[in-house]
Order: sequence, then C-alpha cells, then structure tokens
Amino acid sequence: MSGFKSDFLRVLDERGFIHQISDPAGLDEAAAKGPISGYIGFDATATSLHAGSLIQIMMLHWMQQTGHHPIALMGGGTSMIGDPSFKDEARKMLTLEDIERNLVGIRKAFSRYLDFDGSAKMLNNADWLTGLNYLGFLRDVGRHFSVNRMLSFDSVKLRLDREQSLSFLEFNYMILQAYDFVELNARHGTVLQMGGSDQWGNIVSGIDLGHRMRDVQLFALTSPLLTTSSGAKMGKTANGAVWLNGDLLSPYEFWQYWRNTEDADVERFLKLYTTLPLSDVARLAALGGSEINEAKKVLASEVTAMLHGREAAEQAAKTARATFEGGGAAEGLPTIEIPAAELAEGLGILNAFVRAGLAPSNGEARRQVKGGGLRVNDEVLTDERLTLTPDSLNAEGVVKLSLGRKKHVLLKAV
RNA sequence: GGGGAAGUGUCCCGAGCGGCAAAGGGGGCGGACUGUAAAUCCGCUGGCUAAGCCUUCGUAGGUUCGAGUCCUACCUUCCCCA
Repeated sequence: MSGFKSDFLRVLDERGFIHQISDPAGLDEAAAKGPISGYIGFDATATSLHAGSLIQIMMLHWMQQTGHHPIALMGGGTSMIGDPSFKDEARKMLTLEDIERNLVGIRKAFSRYLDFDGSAKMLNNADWLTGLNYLGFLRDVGRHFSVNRMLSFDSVKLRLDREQSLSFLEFNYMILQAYDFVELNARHGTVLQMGGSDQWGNIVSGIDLGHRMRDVQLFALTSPLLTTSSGAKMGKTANGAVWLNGDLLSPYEFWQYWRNTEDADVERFLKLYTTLPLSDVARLAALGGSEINEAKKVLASEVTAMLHGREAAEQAAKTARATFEGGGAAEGLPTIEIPAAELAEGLGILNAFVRAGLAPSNGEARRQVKGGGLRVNDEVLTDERLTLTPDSLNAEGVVKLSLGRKKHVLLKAV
C-alpha cells in the first residue's frame, strides 16, 4: 500500500489513517496532479463533537496541510429529521435554531484544526436538502438506486439479519448521503469522500450516483473503525462522551483521557492524533515498561495543545503532575462552589459527592464508601454520615473530594 | 386482511411453576497488584429522609390477599399465508 506519489495519501498511509480506498492509483494520481476537494460528513445533533470524530477531523487537517481543499459537511438537513434508530427516547425534532447553535459550537472546535479563512470550508447539507422536491428527487436520483443492491449492503443486512426494524427514513439515509456527494461535486468539484470504515457502503453509493448522474469519477477513502486495544469505543467514558468543546469537558479532563491510553495504543494514537514527526513517534513508542508513561504524557499534551492551545495543555499537565506525583490539591482540578452558609450548617458528605458529580446518587456514593473508593482531602472516607463544615477546609481553603485514584474535584466555599 | 412468535433491571444480551428489587453474562465503577497501562483476582452495579419506604418487566385496564408471570384491549417488531 505504500509508494504513493501524492503527499496527501503518503501521510495518511504512514500515519495509519487508511483502511480502504476505492481506486488508490486513480486517487493518488489526482492528488499528485493538483489540489483536490474532499469532504467528511458530521452530525449536528450536539453542540460539540467528541473524541470519536477526532480521527476524521485529523484527516481533513492533513488534507489541508498537504495542499488540498477539505470540507467539513454538517448534517444539518438530516439532523432536522432526527435519527430514527433510537426510538425509545422521545425523539426530539431539532429545530433550525438548535442546529444553528450546534453548528456554532462545532465550528469552534473545527477551527483549531482547519483554516476556514484559507482553503477549508464548512458546509451544511440543509442548504440543498431542505428544498428538495419529493417527486423530482425520486425521478432524478431515486431511479438510480437498486433496492436489491441496497439490501445487500452490510449496514442494512445486519439490521435485517438481527430482525430489527429498519425504517424507510433510515433506508433513505444512504440515498441522501450519496446525493450530498454528487451535490458537492457539482458545487465545489469535490471528488473525495472520507469517513469511518462503516461508511464505506454509503460512500460507494455516492460514487455510483456520480457515475450515473454526472459521469464523473469520485473516490472513497475510509479510516479504520477506531477502538482501543481492549475493544472499547473511542471517545466514551463513564462520565459520558469525551467532548471537544472546553465548556463540556475541561482541558484537564481531556488531557487525562489521553494520559490513560493503554500501552498498546500509544504508538497508533501518536500517529493518528498528533502531528509529531514520525521519527519522534518511533522514539517515544520504543520506550518500554514504566517509561512509556512519558510517551503518554507527550500524547496527552500534544492532543490537548492542538485542541485547546499549548498553554491549556501545559496547565493540564501541571495539574496532573501535582495531583498524581505531588499528592497535593493542585489548582486546575475541576471545582464546584458551595455557598459558605450551607457549609456552615454542615453538608452531608454523600450529598457533597453527588454535587461534585463524582456519584450519580447518594446510594452510589454510599456504595463507594463501602468499597473504600472515596476520599476526602486524601483520607479514605469510612463514615458515610460525616458532615463537612468550615473546619473541613484544608490549608488551601478547599475540600478535595476523590473517587478512586483518578477523579478529583475541589469543593470551594463562596 | 388471516395465522403464529416476541417486547424483562431506560447501556447491551438474557433467565424467570402467581410471593420478585427479579438468575446469569457483557459492559461500567471501586478495591488489590502495578506504571494514572494491560492481564488477573475481589466487591459493587433501581431511588430515598434507609432494620423502613417508594418506583421498576411494551401501554392501559382486569382477575387475585398478592401479577414480570393469568385474562382483555392497544402499541411495536419478527415470521408464515393472502
């Protein structure tokens, strides 16, 4: 697979981004000849993307770095309908304002990776999907799709095999995505769609549609579906998603997520999520035993610096050092504020842990006490009836609450 | 349109003769061991003003001292026939 002529594919290949390409030689040729336009689609269902999308964002980043024109396509049109696959939850129809707000939040993170003033664009498929005329769409686009063929795609087949319902709307998702590709080709000369390997079928459908409707040659490039070495999905933790936006997940917590990478993933992640030269990566990956912790710190700092800036990354690293290697209650840990009056009256310790977000309920906090998992100012908590008072404040004027060895929150009286 | 099967702890899979806060996995969390890792072992995995109380088995009713379990209707899904 090596030996690409274009910088673009060579970088992606060397760094492990490539799972499958529809026509490697053809795409390589096109990318070597001059700038090409390529895109990746993203959901607009939340105000922030999470770490699971980071690999896609990095692909766009490299695309721009190697002289091409990346497009981040927001699924504003499809988000308006709502994803029907989770029908247990009262499915909220996102309003235009919701989506607008989400796009603003997402754009903020994106702008750390892409230069939107330069050759990168952020587009919204609502611009062309909302105005579609059903009959016209069926005649122009629908006739090119074979249901027989669509049923044979793994993404569909799996659902059918598991005897799960597949709504007509979901079934159409593939068609809309294919249409997006062709529309982008018409509007911006886009010839490449990238995505996770689970998107392969959808992307190829777009390529087919391009052949039929516009007689153009389009390309697909997918990245490996990202899991950690032990099989967990990227971007999820107990506390929820690893959000990219700082207001949803602090730089410190983001840093911690990467710091806790499994040994076996360090090299892979350094290549995928940082822009460090491969020679540096190789050097760090060669570290064995406990020394690999140094590599993990570099990983965490680099990934955080790219998203939140160098300064925030260093602050996070410093906080971590103080917390884990110094034993103190460093500044920079997540902090919650408690009215001083409330503290004066005495605050139940279980309640305090719930307020700090370290336990979802008093019951859970109680369980953790029983299991020896909670600490107050670094002392293991044994009495669940303990009450916090102004006397509980430590020398720095805060109460440090800990769950396990890794999660710490400071309680501050105001 | 007709006939059959199914929906369980709001993360998932999945047992459940009328006494059930409901077996067992997976996942997750905590502890031990380590290196803020993996693997392994142990504990926990509805809520609360907690020897008690409250809410849970698709939805709504009914039978019963008592219903996840039986009856009725409805919703959803799957299979077969038309």
